[in-house]
Amino acid sequence: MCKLVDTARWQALLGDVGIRATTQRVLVLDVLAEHTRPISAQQIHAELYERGEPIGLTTVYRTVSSLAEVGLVHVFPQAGEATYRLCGPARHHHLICRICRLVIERSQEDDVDGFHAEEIYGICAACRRGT
Amino acid sequence: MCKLVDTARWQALLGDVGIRATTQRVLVLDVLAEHTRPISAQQIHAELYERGEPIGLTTVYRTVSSLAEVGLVHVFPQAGEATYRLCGPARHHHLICRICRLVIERSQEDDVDGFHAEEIYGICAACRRGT
DNA sequence: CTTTATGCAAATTATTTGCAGCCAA
DNA sequence: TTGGCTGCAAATAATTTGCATAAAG
Repeated sequence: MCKLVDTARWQALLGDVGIRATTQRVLVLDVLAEHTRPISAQQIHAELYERGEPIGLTTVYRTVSSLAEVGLVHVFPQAGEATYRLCGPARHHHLICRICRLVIERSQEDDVDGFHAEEIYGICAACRRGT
Repeated sequence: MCKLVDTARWQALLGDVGIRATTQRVLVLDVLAEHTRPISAQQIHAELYERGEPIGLTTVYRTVSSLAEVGLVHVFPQAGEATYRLCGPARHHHLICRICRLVIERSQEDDVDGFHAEEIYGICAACRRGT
């Protein structure tokens, strides 16, 4: 598990979904891949900056937007700022812990009284029992 | 079902939760009571304005914040802007339809694999079958 | 080459804060 | 009376847009 940017992998992925594989998009995907929890555009920008890979904040916003559009990332509209997370290709919905921000991807349907659940916010098992 | 401001009722309610029953808070509660779906602070402000009851936008923000703090309203952090809705006193969680914004209050627990659901976003039965 | 993406600066939009005056209890 | 509440103006903060330049296919 190296920490180098896996350029080829992201370029292929971007090609698959039909958008240009630019340097910036690869970098953003790389940062997203390092996180299991959703992160904000500002955070992506900051991490790339620290990494010595300057990128326009505007570009980060436009990139996560594009990535969301083609289904590679999921948007979590938080209070104050939106956060983003890489998404598996399979159809799924999410369980999001409001304490630790853990995201669980679930493939099976969760329905309650005819209501079709897509995003479930709550408290995960670990946080419930006190971490 | 009259449309006049039910001042006494809101004053009592505010007294119960231990905050001052000001003119503005009563007005905000009145607007909230007219809506079954969550509405934004800006919308509350606009409706009071049209109604000829000018109120500072700042006050609206501070009011919904206070009301949320004492448990009278629930905050739904949407993309872009937060929305607010009057809440019943009983312990409950919500099902929120992303299409029609319908909110269903549910008293019984909804848990999935040890995850405790508090807010469930998805599609309501009506919208699923095409309105 | 041609189209699409980038990035800076400026504009928008939602929300918060400072502070002086007002009002409910 | 008096501490909490209001509202204006100004400050923040996140996100978007215009436009000229750069890079991908």
